Amino acid sequence: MPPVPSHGGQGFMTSERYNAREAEARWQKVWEERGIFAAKNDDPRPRYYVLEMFPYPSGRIHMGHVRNYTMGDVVARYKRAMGFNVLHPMGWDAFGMPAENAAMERKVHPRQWTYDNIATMRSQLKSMGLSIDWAREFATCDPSYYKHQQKLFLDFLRAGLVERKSSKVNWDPVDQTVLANEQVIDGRGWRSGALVEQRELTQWFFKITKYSDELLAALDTLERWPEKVRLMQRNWIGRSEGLLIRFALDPATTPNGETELKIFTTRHDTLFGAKFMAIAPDHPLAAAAAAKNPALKAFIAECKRTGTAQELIETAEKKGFDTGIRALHPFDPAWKLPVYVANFVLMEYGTGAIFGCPAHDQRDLDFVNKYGLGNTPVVCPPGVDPKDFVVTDTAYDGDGRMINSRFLDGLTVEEAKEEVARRLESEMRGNAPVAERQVNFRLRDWGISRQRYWGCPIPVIHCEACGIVPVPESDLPVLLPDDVEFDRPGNPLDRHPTWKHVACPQCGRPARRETDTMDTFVDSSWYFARFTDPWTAEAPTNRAAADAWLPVDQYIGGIEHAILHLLYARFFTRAMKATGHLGLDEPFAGLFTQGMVVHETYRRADGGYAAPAEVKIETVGDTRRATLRATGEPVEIGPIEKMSKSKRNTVDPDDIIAAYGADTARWFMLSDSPPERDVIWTEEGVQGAWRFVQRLWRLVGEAAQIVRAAPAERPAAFGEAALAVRKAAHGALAKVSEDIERLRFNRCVAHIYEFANTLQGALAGLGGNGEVAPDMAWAVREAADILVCLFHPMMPHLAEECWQALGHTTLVAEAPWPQLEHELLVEDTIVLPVQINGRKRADVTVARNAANMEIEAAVLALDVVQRALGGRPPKKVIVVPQRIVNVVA
RNA sequence: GCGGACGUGGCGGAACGGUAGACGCAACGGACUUAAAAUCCGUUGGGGGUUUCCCCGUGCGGGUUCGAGUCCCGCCGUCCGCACCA
Repeated sequence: MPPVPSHGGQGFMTSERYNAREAEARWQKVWEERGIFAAKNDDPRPRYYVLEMFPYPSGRIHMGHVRNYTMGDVVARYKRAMGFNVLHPMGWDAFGMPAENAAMERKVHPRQWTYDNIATMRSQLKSMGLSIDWAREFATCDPSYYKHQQKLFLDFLRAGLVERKSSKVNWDPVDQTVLANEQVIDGRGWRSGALVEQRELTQWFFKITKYSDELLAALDTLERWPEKVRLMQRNWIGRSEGLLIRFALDPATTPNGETELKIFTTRHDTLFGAKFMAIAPDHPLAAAAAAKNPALKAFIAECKRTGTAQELIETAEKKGFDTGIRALHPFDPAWKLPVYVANFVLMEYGTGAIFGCPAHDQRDLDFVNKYGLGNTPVVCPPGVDPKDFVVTDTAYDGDGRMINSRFLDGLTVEEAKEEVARRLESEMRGNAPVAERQVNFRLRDWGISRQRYWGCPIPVIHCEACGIVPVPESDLPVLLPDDVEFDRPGNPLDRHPTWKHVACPQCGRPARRETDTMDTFVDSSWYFARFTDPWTAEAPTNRAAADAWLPVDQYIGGIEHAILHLLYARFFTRAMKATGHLGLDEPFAGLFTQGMVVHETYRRADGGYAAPAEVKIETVGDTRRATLRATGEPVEIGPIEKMSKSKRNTVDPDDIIAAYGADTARWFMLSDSPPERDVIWTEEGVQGAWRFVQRLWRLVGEAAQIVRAAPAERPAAFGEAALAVRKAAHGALAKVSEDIERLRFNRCVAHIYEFANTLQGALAGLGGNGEVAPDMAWAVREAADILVCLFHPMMPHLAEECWQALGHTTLVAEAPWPQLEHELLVEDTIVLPVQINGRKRADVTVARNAANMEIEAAVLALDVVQRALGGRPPKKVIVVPQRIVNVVA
């Protein structure tokens, strides 16, 4: 390891400005040469794995990245100082559509475009001074990564975790591609603008629903996850307990003599309030009935049309069509219920069929009110006389006692559910019980097929004779071909002249490759595991390394990934455990979701947006005015919004780093706003941060003068002034440590400001000329060292520069976190606020361990208290030890 | 519609049920300077007394408590997530 270079012995220059540009590049080089951020898998110290969500290589980093990676870096540097062997890696989520769009628009190959972007963004990230182990870097589009993903796919396939099935997709007929829901805007493709069709396509699925219950239950164990994210996942999984009931159909009324209809319900208690049955427009029974009924056929077609447009779904009226089919009530065969096709019943949930109880379900009530089917209340709210209880336009979905329900009358909702379930599950029709208890989930299997080029090829071969044949592992990876054209819509893999034609690995006859590639969410579902040993060539993971590093101790990223990415990664971890690649269930022990970076918007008179760099802001009194720099034309200051190209309110990290340095950008990203909330980027704020950088540099320079006179040995005693400096230093140390642990970076920033202010005041008090007493010099050295250590995780380059100025020959990046001396935080006397009737009126200074009686006596002796009492004894005196005294007059 | 979070000075925000407004930004006054920038020292929730004093104040209305920004109930507003889930 090369020695730490000294900066030409110029450590004590206080008059010079800190040159961030020059110093940052210099220290980055030192860190890199000494390789101090490389995590060693065989390091015996306790481990800490901190990970920020890896970026998509879109071209350039943005302020959101700066915020995200700064937070992770603070944690990484702090944990390193605390003696942990820290893993802090970086990689690239490199497959995906934008690369293909670029190929279409700019005739550049997706691979070229992607790796060029990675090169740019890597150098941008490096200019931030992040303490990343770059030796572990990889991109998900590297064959050396996706090879293992294909292996995982094959192992999942063998383990029964992969399935091929038909499902409805959004199909763009112009681009000839499948669209995700969010790519369908107002029923049209986001790129082509063509009306999107619903198509049935055979696709590959990961069977995430196999783990529905487990993924839900384990949320309770994720104590270091935000409650909000756990709740979102809980709702997404959407578990509901209910009853599957087989309703008998009157065969005389069914199109092909069908005899039963299966429905799922969670309100079987309300069975005696049933007024109708409803099935989804794409239910098989609906299709059968429509075959003989043109009007019904037209109605179903209409339902499917309104299917995609978001606006219409939201406002859609409940509509139905009577099929003429009649179902028999399970408790009374003489009671016939009409079967409707209804637009609000979803084929994807439950069985695609329901029974309608209008009195206790709002949708059902809207429906019967439209078709005049009436309602019968069967649950009576507490405290209401059943005789008086009627339902008109508002369904009652609360608790109560059963009424109008024959043998259920008088039971509670819960008891009635139990009774209905008990009776129907013991009653046999044909060879099966009439009903069975069932748990249903909203969660659906994860469709991973994408008809695109720039993704991980799905390693299977379709053979006429053998069917689906996995690609033999010795043939992995299935590489993407390089010679592809993007001049036409559709999947380039599918129309490639040779790529898909292969011999069947089983029978040797001509067969064809699967041309679908995997959803890019697959790529990001296991990258954190690969980072633990990215060099292992023979398997996706090295179990020893993965077991040692995982779970990730602290994962940091945007809230936008609260559901899909995190749920998929949780599923993947379980699937990898089931196939022997990992040994745990939950990949992320701690999760933190940071807020966005937002900025004011500026609108020109012509309605267009102006960029912050083009705008000059002036403040006159309390009003701010904005004008265009170029023309002086006034611009309107608009709302503060997420930085986006369309609003032109972005600030380029490169510009900021060039003008102020990475430390200033990092510091500002952490100041002011709590990390989970949005942070407003302002020019004034950045300048404030920059001024503080300069102030710290001057302050440390001043301290360095005194440090030279400090004795090596710790003095036996400290005078009052020196002790005050020590107390301030250790007070700041305690607070900053605690706040970094809890990721409250904005408070760390405030504590560091406060401590710097105190130290600055103390140094000013020394006058600068004469001799500084040894005890003070020693205290100043200790305080300056602590100060530099405290801001090091946030402003690492400045910290190295200051560390050297203070005479150290080591790197602060390798220095241990300062040792806290608790006894300095304990005062001999404390100042207690004194309240009279709950209002603060005075202070009283007492010994730290004064008895409550002594404190009470001291308080009652105070003039203000005497005056307030007016000679009467106090009603009560409350003494809260160490906190406050309240006198009730 | 359902679920959740939030609401504190001119602004971003601090505040285990215990001194509301830490810290920063902006603004204002002063020092230094030929001048400006930078820096340094003050002031800065509102109102009144005008020194060491009082009143009001955390979206609104109630409540619990010796004491509420914090806990409870009801409104109002903002933001986010899900969306006909049977």
